[in-house]
Amino acid sequence: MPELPEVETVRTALEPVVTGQQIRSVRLTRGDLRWPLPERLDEILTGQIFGMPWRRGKYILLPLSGQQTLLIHLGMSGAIRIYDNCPDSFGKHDHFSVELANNNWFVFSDPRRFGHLDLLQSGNEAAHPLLAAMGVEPLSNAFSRTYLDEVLAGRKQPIKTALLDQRLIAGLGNIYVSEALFKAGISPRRQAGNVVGKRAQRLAPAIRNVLNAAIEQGGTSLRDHVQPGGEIGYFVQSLQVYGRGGEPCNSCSAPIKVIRQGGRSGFYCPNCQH
DNA sequence: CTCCTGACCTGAGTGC
DNA sequence: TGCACTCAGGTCAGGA
Repeated sequence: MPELPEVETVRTALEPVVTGQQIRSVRLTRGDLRWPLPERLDEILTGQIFGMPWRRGKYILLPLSGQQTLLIHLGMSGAIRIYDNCPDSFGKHDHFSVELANNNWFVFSDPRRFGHLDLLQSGNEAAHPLLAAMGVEPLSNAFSRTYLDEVLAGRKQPIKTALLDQRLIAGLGNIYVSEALFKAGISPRRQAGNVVGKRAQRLAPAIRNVLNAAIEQGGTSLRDHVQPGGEIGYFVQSLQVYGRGGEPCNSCSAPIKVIRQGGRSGFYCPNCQH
């Protein structure tokens, strides 16, 4: 489910709820999600106080008073919901729930269990195996035409596949890659190393604009994504190509094409994107 | 290194 | 209704 804008939406919603709050109790229903969870995670967390949540790529990081940081990845189907009181009941896939001293709860549910929870030493985030190789944040100043030129040079894979590689750019997923390539007028099938000149010039701003617009709208709700308060994300109304196979391009009316790359569906306008 | 495939899971939708 | 099959917002491990 969640790409950078959805994760950022979750982080933003968590911030005022958890920051400075002590953990009163933790409800953990299983010892593993994608991987085994830290031993005694519930006991370790109980009593600690949350700092301000931040984000790296598609990961949410929640600093704790005890010098550790809780790392959360939502996988494909993960969602976090915030409640102002103890939920009446817990769903089958509500694997991890936290009760705060202000009586609020947040509940992490993840039907497919591709998500993950881990603990790391605060300050050593960059050394964590899941974060160590991660590329630049596309909304940071380090992300530029120059950076893209550097990491794309010589790559033979399709540009779409390269943009999905978290080691190059952190946080892009299937929706926003398709949307950004449409905005930049670049075919997803073009070799990454052949994205040069005007195309290269358009790509970084296109990525940035698409992400910022999606964050503003609370992300894209297709199936699973809801904001922690229960609101859906409205960027779904702004999608130009993703999920619109066969429908007319909003710009030229040609039918949107569906392709398969790296085992994943992609969408593009064969007339507007080259 | 780079690139590609399969694997991990559940649930929703489709077609017979 | 039921069953078989496909697909889904991610990404890691393993092999060529």
